[in-house]
Amino acid sequence: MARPVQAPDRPTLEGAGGIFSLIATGSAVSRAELLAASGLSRATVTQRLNALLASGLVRETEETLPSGGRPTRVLAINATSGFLLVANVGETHIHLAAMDLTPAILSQTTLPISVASGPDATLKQIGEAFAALAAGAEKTHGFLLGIGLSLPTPVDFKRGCVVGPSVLPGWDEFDIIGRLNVGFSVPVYVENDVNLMTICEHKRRVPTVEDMLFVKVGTGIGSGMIAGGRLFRGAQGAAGDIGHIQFLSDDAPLCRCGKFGCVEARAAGWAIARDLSSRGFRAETARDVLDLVEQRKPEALMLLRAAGRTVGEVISDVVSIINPSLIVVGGTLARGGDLLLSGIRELVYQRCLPLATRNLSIELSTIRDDSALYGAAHLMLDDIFAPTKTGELLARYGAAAASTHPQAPTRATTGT
Amino acid sequence: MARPVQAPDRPTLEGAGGIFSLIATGSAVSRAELLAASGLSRATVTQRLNALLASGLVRETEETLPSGGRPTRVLAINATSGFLLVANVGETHIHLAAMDLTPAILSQTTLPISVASGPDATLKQIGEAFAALAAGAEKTHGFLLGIGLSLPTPVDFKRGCVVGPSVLPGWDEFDIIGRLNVGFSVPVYVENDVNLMTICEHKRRVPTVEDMLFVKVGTGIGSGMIAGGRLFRGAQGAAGDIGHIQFLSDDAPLCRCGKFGCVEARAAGWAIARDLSSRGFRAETARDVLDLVEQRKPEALMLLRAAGRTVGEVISDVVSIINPSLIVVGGTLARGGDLLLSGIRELVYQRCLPLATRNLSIELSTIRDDSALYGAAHLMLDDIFAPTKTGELLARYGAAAASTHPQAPTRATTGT
DNA sequence: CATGTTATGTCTATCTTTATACAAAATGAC
DNA sequence: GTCATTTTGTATAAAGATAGACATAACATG
Repeated sequence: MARPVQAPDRPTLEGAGGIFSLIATGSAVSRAELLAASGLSRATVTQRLNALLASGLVRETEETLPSGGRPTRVLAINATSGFLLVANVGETHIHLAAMDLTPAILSQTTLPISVASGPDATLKQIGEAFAALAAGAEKTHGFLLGIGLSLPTPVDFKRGCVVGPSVLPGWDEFDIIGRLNVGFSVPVYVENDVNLMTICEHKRRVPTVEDMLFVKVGTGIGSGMIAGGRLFRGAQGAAGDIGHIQFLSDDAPLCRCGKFGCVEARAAGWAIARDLSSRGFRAETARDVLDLVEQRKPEALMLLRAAGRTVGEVISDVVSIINPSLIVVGGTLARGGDLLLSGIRELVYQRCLPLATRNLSIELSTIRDDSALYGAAHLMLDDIFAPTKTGELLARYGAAAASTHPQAPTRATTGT
Repeated sequence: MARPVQAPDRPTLEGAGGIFSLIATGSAVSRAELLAASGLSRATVTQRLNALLASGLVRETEETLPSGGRPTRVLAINATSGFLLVANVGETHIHLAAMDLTPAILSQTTLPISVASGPDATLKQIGEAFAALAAGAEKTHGFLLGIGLSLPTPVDFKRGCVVGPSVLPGWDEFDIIGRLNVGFSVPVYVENDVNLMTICEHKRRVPTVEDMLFVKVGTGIGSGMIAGGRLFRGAQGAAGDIGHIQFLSDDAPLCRCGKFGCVEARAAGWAIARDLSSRGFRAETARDVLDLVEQRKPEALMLLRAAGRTVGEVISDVVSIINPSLIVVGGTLARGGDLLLSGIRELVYQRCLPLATRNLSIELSTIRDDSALYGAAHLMLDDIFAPTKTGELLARYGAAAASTHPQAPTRATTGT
């Protein structure tokens, strides 16, 4: 009955997933908290934590929290024990980065994109840039743990593909995961950019808020929702698509979607640029509009404020429907200061029932160009470090740790 | 070190919560499925299941599922091992029932309600009626497990109280749970009636649908949402409040909320009744409108169809925002056949992007007057039988079972 | 009625986890 | 410096859970 006993003295990583997940998600920062949060016994927690510390995945920070007695030693995921590759595909450029587990950007590149070149060529470009970034990151940050792709279109997150026609011709239903897995054998996550900005906003600024709405007002208009603390995607991943809600009127302008009176056609960057152009200004994108606003041109200020009221009209509908406790307004036009915001506030407080606005705050985003990248990283880390999934992850690290010993070669345990 | 060993031969219910929950929620119907779903070993499952069977909480049905070999014995919660008390407070009547764990109605009563009498008097009435129902149910159905209250107003489910002014004067912030706990020491659940109808519709008809919308078109208009398989309540429990979304126009009618142009003021039962009255018909409630529709009065038919288009306008907004895969239309006016539905469909398919309507179906509710009661029962059972909560429940049953033996008295292990 | 097939109960040695107690460590308050 | 206080590690016996083999049960099929 001699079974091949494997390294009986080395503590095993098996079963440490729960502990690891608690640390990774920030649910527990100290051993004492781990005890309480995991429900396991002191001895078990100590044993598993030691395995994690030995593997290098978790480290003890220098930071301590005063507690009246012996201070708490703060535990944290070792940010250098792995890295992620993320890419944000925009309409003109692709922003790529390698990120550690903080998450923070380790290195980044920008590629020009020819929208017309289609998914296959574009993903090839991305794959090559990823390979270069990975080569640098691997030297100091161990394994590649996942790949994230941010796209400016509706995405079916579960299947990992674009759904419906969009600004990216040829991407509809294209097998992105399959294409990227050719070069990398790690999980690939694909998500809509506004959803990722929503996650970034939520995770980094107001992680305790349960129900919030993020509205992006840029060249186009879109939104993302956190419902019950989690991103809400809807049946096809099209939830939050508020840009093409219609308000009919006699002068309803034609939208780029082919309908009349959409919110976008009234208040998006391209619509304001259109109106400014007809008044003799030179404007095409949201950026141009913002420039004119910053020059304090009265027409631009007026149109931005009016756009705020239009967006406020839709947002008031959204507030009635999902009853958030926080609305964050971001995107290029949100940098125009409080003009957009005041228009939004005006309509929301006018239209919604007091119950819904009683505890509602409406704020400007702390804008960052790379919020989609951070959002993607958070999304990935949450999934990679989910309690049910840490098993295979730790198996990989365990295998790697073993291979540093003069032992059997390792093999990835993940399927497909 | 002699510790008081308690009945070493009798299997313990401790730890059986997970098993019980799997059976109660229908996640596993046989021993084989329990094995797979729980991840526990065969011996452990057998032991715990035996404890549950011995306690009478779970029973083996006569039903078997063919499997090619020895057929699967189907397990089920013993519907007679406990009961619930539920009450649906309407604007004119209160419908009360004792329900078993199927859930099915065991016995029921109806009380008239004087809206003006306030929460204290009304809850006293309800408490007395509950006591009578409980007396009957206790003879055959063991313990009372929980109390559910359905109210026609926005409710903060977590705190268990009405929020905001409503058709029930004096109920705002009233401590309902505290009041009902005077007579009964079981968990009390308070929820909005439309949310409960949504749960009923979801659980009984389409339990696998992840994202759906239920719209009630009766004397008023409201909606409930299932997002990611769970009821979505929003920050204050006011999610789904679509009745007072405004559509401005020159002839915007005055709403009972004080604003102009609300959906309710255009399409609710009371609004149609108002329009019919001005055309010489005698109508006041949704019921009256339905009568005229069933008499095929052209004016009533026309107005109902127009109402459908108005409701369709809001619903199209909701579809853009939350992207459900199913919309169920219920309420009194939904009994008017396809008239309302066709108006809704017309607008939704006209207004929404193809992506959102591609897999969307819009159906009539299988109407039942008591769907709020059933919804309340499902809501309660899901919570009472949640894996984390079955521990104390089983402790109670264990105590009851022990006290029937001539043994040492048992003591509840739960705190407070 | 024999056979194949799947479901279910039970046994045993082995491994995990727990409870509990005790000891050591690291700080602030005095 | 001493003391109270809280965090953290470890040792021990007892309880709990597992794997995996085996036996039995209950049906469909031919």
